[in-house]
Amino acid sequence: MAQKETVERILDAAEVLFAERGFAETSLRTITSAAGVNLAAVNYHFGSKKSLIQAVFVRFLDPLVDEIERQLNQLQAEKERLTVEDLLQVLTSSVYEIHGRGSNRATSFMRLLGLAYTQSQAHLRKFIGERYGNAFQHYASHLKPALPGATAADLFWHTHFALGTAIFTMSNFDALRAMSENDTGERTPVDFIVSRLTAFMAAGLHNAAHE
Amino acid sequence: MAQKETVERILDAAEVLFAERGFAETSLRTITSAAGVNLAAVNYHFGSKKSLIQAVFVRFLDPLVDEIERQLNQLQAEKERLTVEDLLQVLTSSVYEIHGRGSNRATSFMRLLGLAYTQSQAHLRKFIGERYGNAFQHYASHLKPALPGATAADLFWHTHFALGTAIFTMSNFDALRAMSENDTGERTPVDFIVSRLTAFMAAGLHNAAHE
DNA sequence: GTCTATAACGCGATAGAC
DNA sequence: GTCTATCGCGTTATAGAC
Repeated sequence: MAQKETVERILDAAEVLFAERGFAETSLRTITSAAGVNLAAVNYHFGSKKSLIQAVFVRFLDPLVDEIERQLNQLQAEKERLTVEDLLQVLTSSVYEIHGRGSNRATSFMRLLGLAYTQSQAHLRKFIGERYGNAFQHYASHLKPALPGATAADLFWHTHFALGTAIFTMSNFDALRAMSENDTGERTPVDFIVSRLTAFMAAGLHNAAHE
Repeated sequence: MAQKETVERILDAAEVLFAERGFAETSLRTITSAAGVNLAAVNYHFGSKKSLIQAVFVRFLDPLVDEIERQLNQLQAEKERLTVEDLLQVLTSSVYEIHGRGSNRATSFMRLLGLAYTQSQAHLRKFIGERYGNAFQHYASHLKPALPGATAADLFWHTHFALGTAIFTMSNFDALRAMSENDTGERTPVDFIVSRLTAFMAAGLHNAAHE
């Protein structure tokens, strides 16, 4: 019980701090002092900083991929062929379902996902690829029938274009919203941004089938 | 002459190494030893690591924004209203014009631009915003007449969606191409990716005007 | 203008007491 | 399981010789 509490406190603090600053820029000293635990606790419970980083990802990715899988199966039971819009909807509603609509954790999560791609943490990309590669392949396999004209190369590239759009937007979410507020004088609601984002991605993806 | 050579050697090495590993992960020791100069030379010529990072960006952004400006003016002399496709074409051909078609420097450049957004270097984003903000605004101002139905908020968000798509793709260019080669067994030509990318962005941007 | 040598510091990790 | 104390290393930056 005391153990579990310490582990959870470390994960909570690490998740927020990593999302704010990145991995290399967040020291174990910062994490442990924010969590109110001893510096040695991270190495005791997780073994290393790398393992801690991986544990942060497991804690939010495991439930998320389960939820995505669940929604995919449910939707497939209702209709035989899923549309691009269906598939994008599954992603957003899964994130909402797991982390709560508009919560800080949802944006933290997207920012971490962005960092996983862009920061040089080879161990992390390897780990994520090994643990979640199958789930990603399964999700991507639904895109093929949804975009009938597309070749395999089209699918690969357009999928990653869309992934990039989402990851970039979400991982710079706060900075972009601040810029937008500065430009237009209005604070854009999260739902507006998400719906525009998915529309942008859907338009780009559909473009794959038309060439 | 000896000085200029040292400065250039440092910039050359730093540009490549930053693009490969990121800023925090590249030490001055690595840069100076790759450049074949003394460790102290960076602090002597640039003052600090932060200033070196900024100098790397200035060296390739200054000529690029000049070239973009030149092409914009030239195109505007030929036709009164520029299309979205025109504007995207200006970007890609400017990069090609400055750094050479398919050169390593062009991909280095995009990767660095991606890092500028995603790595936590607040000083760099501030510096870029101050030095190139006007040029960005000028370029973006051409988008408004190209997308007649869009509101100011539409424009802001769709522009940054497209920017994100490009930055994410280019900054992960090598990794994505390796994945694609692994998937399909073929090495995708750069031109194919760039043309698909711009088509994806154009489709997403046009979508802004239709809602 | 460029070098060597080193200061001053923060980092991850661990040994050993409790 | 948690603590203190510390090791060993890598970092940026600088002082001073040449």
